[in-house]
Formats: sequence, C-alpha cells, structure tokens
Amino acid sequence: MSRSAETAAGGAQTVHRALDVMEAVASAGRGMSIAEIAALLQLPAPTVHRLCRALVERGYMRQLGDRRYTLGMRLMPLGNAANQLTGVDATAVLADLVAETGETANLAVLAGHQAEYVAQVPSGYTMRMFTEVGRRVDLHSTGVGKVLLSRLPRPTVEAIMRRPLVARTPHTITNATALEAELERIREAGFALDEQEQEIGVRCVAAPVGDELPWMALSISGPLPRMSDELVQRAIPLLHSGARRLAESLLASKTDS
Amino acid sequence: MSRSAETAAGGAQTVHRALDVMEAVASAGRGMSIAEIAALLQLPAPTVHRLCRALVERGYMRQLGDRRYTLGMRLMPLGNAANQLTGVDATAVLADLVAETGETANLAVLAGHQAEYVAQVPSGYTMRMFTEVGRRVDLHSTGVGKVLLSRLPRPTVEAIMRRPLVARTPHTITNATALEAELERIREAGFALDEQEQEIGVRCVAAPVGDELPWMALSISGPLPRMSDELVQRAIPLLHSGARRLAESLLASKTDS
DNA sequence: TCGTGATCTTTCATTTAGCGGAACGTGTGT
DNA sequence: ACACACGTTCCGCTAAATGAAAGATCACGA
Repeated sequence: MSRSAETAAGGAQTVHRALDVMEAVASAGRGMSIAEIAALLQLPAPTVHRLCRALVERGYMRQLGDRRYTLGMRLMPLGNAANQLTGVDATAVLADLVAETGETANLAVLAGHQAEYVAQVPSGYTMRMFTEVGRRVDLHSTGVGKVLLSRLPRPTVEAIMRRPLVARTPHTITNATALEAELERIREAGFALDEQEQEIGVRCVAAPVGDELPWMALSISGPLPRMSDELVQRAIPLLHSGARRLAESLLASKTDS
Repeated sequence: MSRSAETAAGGAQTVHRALDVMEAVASAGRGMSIAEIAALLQLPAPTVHRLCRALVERGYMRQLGDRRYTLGMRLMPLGNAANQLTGVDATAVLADLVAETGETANLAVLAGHQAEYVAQVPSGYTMRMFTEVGRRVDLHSTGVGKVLLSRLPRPTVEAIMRRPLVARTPHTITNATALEAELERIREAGFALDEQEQEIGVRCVAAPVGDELPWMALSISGPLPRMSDELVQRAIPLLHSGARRLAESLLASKTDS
C-alpha cells in the first residue's frame, strides 16, 4: 500500500490505536497489563505504553499499584455529556415506536462483548419489560445482541463464540453452529427475534440502526402473550423506518438538528 | 524546542489533539463547527477536520446536518464502564466507613439527570439499606443526589428543576425554591442529609468526593432509629476524610489495587 | 536476602503517518 | 447568478510516531 493511499484513508492511526487501547480495558472490565493489551491488539509493548501514558495524563485511564491500567475519571462526565446531547434524538424515535406498537422500545449499543441499553421508552402497560438504562446483556441471548453480533467482523464473532454461550433460559442458543446459522438468518432478514432466550415469557424483535452504526441496535419487547406474530410482523417495518430516522438523525446528513 | 525533547514528552501529540477536540465539544454542550473548534484550539482547520473524522468513525462524535459536530454515543458505555471500575476500587474506603459507623456505605455518580450507585458495602445489620449497584435514583430526593446537584452548574440545576420534583415520600422537597435553599445549605455545610425524603424510615448523610470529581458522592445510610444525630455528627468528618482518600486514590497516577 | 525471569519503561535511529497550505467543493444569503 | 464563508480534500514534506534494544522494576522461589 502506497503512502498516499494510507494518508487518504484517514491520517489518524494513532487516534484509532489510543481508542482501541481504551476500549480494550473497558471491555475487560478490570485492570489490564501492558502485555495483555499488547497481545490483544497485536501492538508492540512500547507503543501500548506510550498510548497508555497519554491516556493517563488526560485522565482517561489510570494506573494501579500493580502496574496494570484501568479506566480513569475523565470518561464519566463525557459519558454524561454524550447522554445529554444525544438522548433527545433517540427518545423521539423510541416514543414513536411505543405509540405505534404499544410495547417498550429500547436502544442498545455494543459495549465490549455485551450490549448495553442506552435509552428506553417504556410502554404504558404495567406488565412490561423493565430494564435500566446502563444495563448490559449478553449478545447471543438477546435480540439487540444478535443484531450487533451479526454485524461484527468474523474474527470478533469467533472470539465471542469461543466463550461459553451461557444459557439464560432453556431457549437460549448455546451452540456455536446454531448461533452462526441464526446470525446468517438475521443478516438475510434484516431483523432478529429473541424468543424467550434471555428471559422466560419475554419476546423481542430488534433491528440494526444503520450501516455506519454497526454498534447500535433498536428493539421493542414485551410479554409473550402480547407480542403476537401479527405484532412482530407489523413492528418490523416500523423498526426499520425508526432505525432509518435515528441513523439519519444521528448522522444527520439531511435532517435538521 | 528541539525534536528530541518533544519526543521525550510523549510521542502522542495526535492523541492529545483528538481528546482536546472531543473535550471542546463536550464543554460547549452543543454542536460546534470546524472553524469554532479550530479557533478555540489554535489548530488549522484540516487538522481539526481529520481528527473529527476519526472520532466520528469510532462513534465518539457525530456530525449534524449543518456540518457541525457533537458528541457521539460511543462515550456512554465507556462512561458506564469507568463508573463500574471506579466502584470496585472504592470498596476499601467504603468498608472503612462501615467499620467506623456501623452503617451501609455507598458511592454514587452522576448519570444524566440522576444519581447511580456504583458501589456499596453493606452494614452487618439485617435491617439495612439494600440498593443494587447500578440503580439510579432522583437527585432531588437523595443525599448523594443533592450533593451532586449542589455542584452542578446553575443552568443545569435550573433545567433539572424545571422538571417535576417527584415526591418519593411526604418529606421529599418538591418546591424549587426550597430545594435551592437546601443546595445552598449543602454548599455551606459540605454535606447533605436525606431525612426520609427518598424512603420512609431511612436516613442518609452524604458528602462530595473532591473538587476535581464533582460528579461523585459518598454516603452512609441506615434506618432512622439507628441514624441518630450523634452518629450523623460523627459520620461527617469520616465521610470527608474517606472522600479525600478516595479522590487522592482515583486521581493519583498509581494506586494500590 | 539474593538471584532470576518476566514485564514494564525508556532511549533513539529510522520510518511513516500526520501535518497544513493551497485548491476545490458546499452552503447560505443577497 | 454571484459572492463569501467555511468545510473538505489533496499531496509534498517533515515532525511525530514507531518499535527494537537496553535498562529498570517487580514478584517469586530458594
């Protein structure tokens, strides 16, 4: 690859590497050593060390007494600021989905090897899905998680599948071959179902949010008796159009802010 | 400045610049144009543009319809990850508070317009406060929440007060003027009390964690009969010293793990 | 306590990725 | 349509990043 082509691709390799380091530590959910990070990211130790040092200087990471590195304080207010600046855009889309389907609408993003709910508008029913914003769930056993998984690069998917696929219920897909087939179906169909795989009595239908946002997924969920096949079929195009609106809003190529 | 001195300073100029960009947008609390960011940071527009593009690719920022840039959703799960990892490290301080006061100790952080419990060490009593780590509570009706609220910038406080101040119990402060007076008292006194405002029969005393960490608060809580005035008075300096130790620990470049 | 191996941290010659001025493209107002 | 302000892209150049090697530190076992 020629140098000019590399430059045209972005001129920000160092930034990407620093963010990779930070995300690795966030994914691990514990302090990580330089050697661990270096092995995971396939980077030389001095490079990782330099990036860690920069992130420590800025408060994004901090170093523990045993020389491992963990996340720093600076990320907390930034997370809150992002929530305030973007939450409004998502809430309108979620509220419309609730109005159209009657069920709870959720927005989830990839967080390491899990999905994390970042926004939710609850249905008006008292018997409804209750999930706190901020909660993390497995990828393989939830609708949003399977959508996210279906869009990850193959090596990442394989790494996740090498972990035990924990059975949350008797319906959970715990076999890698079966899960891979499910992911293929999801890619074909453009949506995923959670058929009591995460929680008995709960059904969920989820859709991806946009090609440019492979780490984001939208869903509605509710109790099995209410989440009929008719509702699911009706919900799918609504999810797709909601997802489109949300992606447009977030990417804002044509939408007013 | 010679090149070798510059290199010795870190070899991460690009990382620092990217973080500067992101922090500028976070501080502004609204979309910013390339020209604005460039002027603020004294960088050329193409440099800012390249950095913005990298941050957009990773989801840390997004671009609006009028070409301005704002924060992206990728920061939300990272902020939550930092919350959780901090909670783990706070456990020693919390355990000391429990040993000294006999009551449940909690660490909470600002999460949007709520407080989220990120760590807790329970008292040895069977009748004690039980709150799941990860749970979110209102700011206006909890000790930790009022501490956090007392340290937010005035426009944010006003925005929060424009929402209904929900009465969790008959003791909850639901009047904005009264709440403002309470926040002023908290700023003066350096601690907050929750006098059955969040839950009948529960009393709580909370303190801020450090000037540099205004999104964080520490508290002890317990049932009214045990949370005597004498205990509260005794607990306040313990909370302050615990808070100081915690802040030092979190802000230090190396901490015991 | 000492020795050793593992790992982290620093140094610096080399490479290349990032830089920024200039040119081009886009959006807005008249 | 035109002018102006600003965003975005291009590309030659060099400042910044890189990573192998050396030095420093840590943890563990004898």
